[in-house]
Amino acid sequence: MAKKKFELTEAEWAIIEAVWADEPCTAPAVQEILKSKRAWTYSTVKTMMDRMVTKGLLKPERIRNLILYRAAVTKKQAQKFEIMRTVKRAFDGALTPMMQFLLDNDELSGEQLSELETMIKKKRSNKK
Amino acid sequence: MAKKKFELTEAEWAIIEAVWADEPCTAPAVQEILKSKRAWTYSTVKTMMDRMVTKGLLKPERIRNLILYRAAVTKKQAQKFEIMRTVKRAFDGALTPMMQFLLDNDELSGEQLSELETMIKKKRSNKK
DNA sequence: TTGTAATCTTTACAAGTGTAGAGTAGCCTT
DNA sequence: AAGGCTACTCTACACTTGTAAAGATTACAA
Repeated sequence: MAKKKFELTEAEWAIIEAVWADEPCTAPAVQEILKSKRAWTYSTVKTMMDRMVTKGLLKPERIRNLILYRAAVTKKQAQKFEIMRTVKRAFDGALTPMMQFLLDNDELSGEQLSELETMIKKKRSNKK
Repeated sequence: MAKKKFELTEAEWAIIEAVWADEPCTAPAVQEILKSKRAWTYSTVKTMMDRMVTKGLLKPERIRNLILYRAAVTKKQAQKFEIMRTVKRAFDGALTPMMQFLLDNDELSGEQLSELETMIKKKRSNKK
C-alpha cells in the first residue's frame, strides 16, 4: 500500500485549494482564507494540515517560529486522480462511456457542445 | 444533512454492483459473486449490506428466514452522483473544464476522439 | 428428534476523518 | 520584566469505514 498518493477527502480539497492559491502559506492564513466557506477553528485547520503533511500532500518548512506550507501535489495531479477514481469506480475504467454519460445526462448547452467539438477537432489534428 | 443519498464508498460500489447484477439477491449470493474480486468473509459482506440498508442504499425484503436485497438507487443515479462530486470538488462545478481536462490529459485514441465527435454531433442535432 | 448446513444477529475493534479545547512558547510593547 | 498576542503542540472524542469472529436460529435430512 503506497499508491493513494493523491487521494484527497472533501475537507482536504478545501485546504489544498487554499494552499494552491496562496502558496507558501501558514495555517492561520489558510484558516482565514477558508473562513467564509468553512466554519473551522484554527485548531481544525492546523490538525488537518499536519495530517496532510504526514500523508505527503503538503510540505512544511519551518522559518523561525513559523511554519510555511506548500502543496506537494499539483492541482493537475489531484484532478486526474479524482477523475480516474470515478472512471474506475463507476464506469469500469472506461473513459468513453463516462464521456457519453456526461453528454447524455447533463445539460450541456449547445454552446458548450460546440466548444467541446472544437476542442476535439483540435486535439485530433494535433494527433496526426 | 440528508442529501448524501447516493454517496457510495469504494466497498459499497463493489457490493451494489453485485446487487444490480443479480437483484434481488441474498447476502451469501453477493459474497459468492464478489469472491473472485474481494476476499471478504460472509460477515463482512453482510455487515456492509446492512449498513447500506440503514443508509437507504439497499432495500431488504424478508422472505421466511431469508433476506433479499434490492438496490434502492439506480446505477445511473450513482454514476451521476459520482461524476458530480468530482466536478464539484475538483473542477469548481464546471463541466466543460472537466471535459477539457479529459481531452488534454488522457490518452484517448484518435478513434475514441472521433467517436466522441460523432456523439456530440448527434447530441447537437437532437438539440435543435 | 436430533445433527447439520445455511443464514442471520450481535458485538468488536482498529484506522481514518471531522472537529476542537487547552496548554505552551516566542516575541513585541510598555 | 510582565502582559498579551500569535502561532504552535498535544490530546481528545465521536463517527464512519473496513473487517470479522462468535453465537443464535431455522429448516431439512436421516
